[in-house]
Amino acid sequence: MGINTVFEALSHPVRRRVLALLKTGPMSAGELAGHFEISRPTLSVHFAKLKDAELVVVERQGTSLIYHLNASILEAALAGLLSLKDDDQ
Amino acid sequence: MGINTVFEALSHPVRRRVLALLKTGPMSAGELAGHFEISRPTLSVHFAKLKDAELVVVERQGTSLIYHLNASILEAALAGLLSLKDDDQ
DNA sequence: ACACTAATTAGGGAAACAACTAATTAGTGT
DNA sequence: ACACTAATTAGTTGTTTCCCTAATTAGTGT
Repeated sequence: MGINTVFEALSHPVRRRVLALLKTGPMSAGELAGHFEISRPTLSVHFAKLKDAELVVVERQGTSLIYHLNASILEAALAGLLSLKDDDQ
Repeated sequence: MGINTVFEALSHPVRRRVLALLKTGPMSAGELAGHFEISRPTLSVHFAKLKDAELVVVERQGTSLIYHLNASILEAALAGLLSLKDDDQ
C-alpha cells in the first residue's frame, strides 16, 4: 500500500513494539496482548494497521490468528530511510 | 526528545522529502519552500517538527534561516528500525 | 523611523488517531 | 444447536494532525 503507509504504521510505539516481539518468531494476537496494558480491541486496530502496511502477515490456526513479521517490507522502510542519507549520490 | 518524536516526524511524506532535499546540502526555508506546493506557514510547521526531533539543525544567516540535515539522528532511527529485524539476537 | 523581505506564530476548521466498552464473527467441542 | 474461547468490528469520545489565511517577529537597508 505504499511506503507512506509503512512509515505511518511505524510512527506508533506500540506498533514498533509489536514488530520487535514478532522478530523472535510468530505469535498469536492473544499472546501479543499479554505484553501490553491496553485493551485487546485497541491492540487489534494496531494489528490492522501493521497488516495494512504489510509489515505483518496473518495466518489462522484454529481459533487463533498468528502474526508473522514481514521482513521484506521492513527492509523497504530501511532502504527509504537510508536514501535520506548521503550514502549514495 | 526521544526516538518516538523522531519516528513521528518521519511519518509525513513532506517531512521525509524535506530531509531528502537537505541531504544534498543546507538550504534556506524559502529555498525549500520552492520545492513544494503547500503554503509557507504549513511548511514552517513541518520544519518545526523536524527541528523538534533534531533531525535538522537551524542556523540564521541574515534574514534567512538555513536548515541542515542532522545525520546522527537519522542514524538513530535507522538503528531503531534495524533492531526490529533479526540481525542481532 | 519606515519600508521591505524572510519566516514564524496564532487562530480556526475538517479529518484522522487512539483509546474505551459493547456487539459481532469465527472456530472448537459437547 | 449451544456454550465457550479468540479475536475483530462498531460506535463513541477526546485529542492530535494538517491545512489554510491573517497577524506577528526578526533582520536589512534607506
